[in-house]
Amino acid sequence: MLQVSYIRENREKVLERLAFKNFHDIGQVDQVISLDDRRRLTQIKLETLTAEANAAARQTGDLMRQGLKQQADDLKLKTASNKEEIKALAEKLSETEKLLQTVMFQFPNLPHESVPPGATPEENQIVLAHGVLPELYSNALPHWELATKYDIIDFELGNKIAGAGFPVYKGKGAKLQRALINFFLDEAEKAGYREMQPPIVVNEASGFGTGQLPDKEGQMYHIGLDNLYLIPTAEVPVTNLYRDVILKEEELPVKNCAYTPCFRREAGSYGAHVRGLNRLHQFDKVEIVQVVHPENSYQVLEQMSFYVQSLLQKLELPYRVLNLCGGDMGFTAAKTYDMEVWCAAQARWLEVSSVSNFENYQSNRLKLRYKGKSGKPQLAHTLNGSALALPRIVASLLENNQTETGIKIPEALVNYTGFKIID
RNA sequence: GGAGAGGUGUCAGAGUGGUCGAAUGAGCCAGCUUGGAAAGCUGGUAUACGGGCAACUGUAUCGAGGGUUCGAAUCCCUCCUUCUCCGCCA
Repeated sequence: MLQVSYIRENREKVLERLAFKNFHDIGQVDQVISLDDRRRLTQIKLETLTAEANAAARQTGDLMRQGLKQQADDLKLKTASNKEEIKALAEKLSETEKLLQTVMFQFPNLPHESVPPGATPEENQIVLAHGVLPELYSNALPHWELATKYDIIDFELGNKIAGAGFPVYKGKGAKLQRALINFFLDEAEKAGYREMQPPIVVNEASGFGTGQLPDKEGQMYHIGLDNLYLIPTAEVPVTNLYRDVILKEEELPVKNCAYTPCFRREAGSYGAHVRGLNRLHQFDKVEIVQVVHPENSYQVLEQMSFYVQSLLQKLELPYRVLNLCGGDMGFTAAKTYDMEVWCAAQARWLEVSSVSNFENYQSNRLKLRYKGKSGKPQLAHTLNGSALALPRIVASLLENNQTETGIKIPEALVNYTGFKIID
């Protein structure tokens, strides 16, 4: 969430940056300012009255103690009349605050200066490409056919017991999953991330904390009976560990990683582009999350990008890095790099990681702050990234590494899988 | 799931209707003391939102939300949560 005070003080700049994210509602920006004015006025009135009432109550106590019951009763009568006005003002204040918050929730984060302009994925800036696109033999298959051919992933079986988008991994397919998870966690640990195992359901407050609620409610599976949400990404529980927390400045940066399954409803997306592993309702992912000093956050974003790239290099997958344009970025991000791997049989790039700096957008919602030796608590910056999401990695491994005799496992993974080839 | 007892500041812990943002102790920070350290002494030590150039000051916060009252950490209701016992169980 943006800060009201920032909007007040930088109205023009906010409008200009919002436009970059295809947000053009000037009226809404001005509404924030007028609501905040109203909020302040109401607060001043309310607090003046409350201060009077408090003073009177204290005086009543004094009179009682002195045994002046009559005078105390008189004062009580007087004070009682203020109560209704105080109550009305308190209600008005809380209504105004709620309304202000509702409006504030509708603002996306402001994009960083280095974010390219544009509205569609085609306008994303290709920062770099790495690796050689493999040439496949003539009868090369897309991964969903390879999965069936080698009996390692069963979409039909998942269909039967849960539904579309919930595949069953079998045999070497299951072992490959486990190998990737362990590989990613080990690498993250080597890079200084502390492994966490959070719950994979979260409460409402956590959904608000990272911005999935109130807007993107339909993307999460909701357990109505207990009012819990299945997490769409480990970002939600791991970032919310720091909700309402004031860290010591020297505790920064906080670097956490977590493996979790992720659940996404993905309502309405069907068709050829979501075949096989391309888009699932349940998938596995290792997430990296950092809480950093605002001065460092863009440097850390680059580090995280390099880290994710190093994983792709170890897996010998051709990839490219995109600097997302304003219009294609997520609602809460200030800057995002997407990593895409080449899937040779489908002949297309698939997103496997998204690394973002949220600046203080999330921490403002979370009330995640840090405090130095002197001075007031300041909002920290948060970042996160997938490192990595499994299904599309598996898809590209299967497609790119297929040979007439089987699918080759990259060297870095062999220690984890225990086999060199799927045949 | 049943019965009971709790949830107070960084921590321990007092406080059962008024002067309580909250005793006391510990911790932490600064100063004094010391050759240096320990001990000792002195002072400081929450957050948010307002007002004020500032010094400073108002309001709110004792798990969360409501209620009673002139006045609530203290009384009442709901929820969350912790512990103990019983039941069930990976």
